[in-house]
Amino acid sequence: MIKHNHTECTSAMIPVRDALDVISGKWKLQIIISISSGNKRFREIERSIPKITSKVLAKELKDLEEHQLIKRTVYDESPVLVEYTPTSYSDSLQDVIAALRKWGMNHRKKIIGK
Amino acid sequence: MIKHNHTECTSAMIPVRDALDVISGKWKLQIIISISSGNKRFREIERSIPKITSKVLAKELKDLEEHQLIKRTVYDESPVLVEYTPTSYSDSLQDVIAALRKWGMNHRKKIIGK
DNA sequence: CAGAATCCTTCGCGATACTG
DNA sequence: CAGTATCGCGAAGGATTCTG
Repeated sequence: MIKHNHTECTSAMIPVRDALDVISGKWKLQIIISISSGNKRFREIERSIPKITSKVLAKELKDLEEHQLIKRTVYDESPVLVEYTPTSYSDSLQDVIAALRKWGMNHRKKIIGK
Repeated sequence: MIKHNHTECTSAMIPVRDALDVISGKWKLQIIISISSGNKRFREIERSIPKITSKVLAKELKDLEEHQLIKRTVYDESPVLVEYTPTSYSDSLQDVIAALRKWGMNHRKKIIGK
């Protein structure tokens, strides 16, 4: 049985779409990288990501928590203390991040190199 | 010398940002996948990607060509024939695509599985 | 400190129709 | 076939201020 390419490639696209639906956008991966490298507090994360605003960060953190890509813990002290930590699920993104990083470094070299 | 995490992780973020600047968005990777799996003609690519419109496809193809991620060739026949083909540079994205695909498949399993 | 509230601008993207 | 033209919405994102 013969398969047509434009049918066949759909099955390759769907999981990529699924992944992009969750992690695409300007900030999500950067936030995961920041938290994965040890930043826990809201302002700490905010300062670690150039140009992000508190509004956007708050919204993205909410999204990521819903997708179980980070964990939010409130310590009921005064003043209130909130910590964001990675989850095992966000660890599973390391391959994606590594691939993007590698490609990005190469891309930068290509752009600058000419 | 001691390094702070929120300083250190910046260097990890920049290449990821670079990569996302080029390939993020709803359609770019899907288009590359389509062309990489053999679709060459405008309408062929359009049909292979559910829900994309000709306007958006035209714009994205232009972007991708500027970044040398695809090649546009015009055969001067009548009616005019245009072909889009992958470049060696777009081939370098296969690792990224593979990582995203793998993660997306796993994510779908996780979502459906509960 | 950890956000929420408000206002505003830009942009991605869709729908529809049209051209050489 | 390979696009372009026009219109427009809704969401993303920015700037600033405010609160417990």
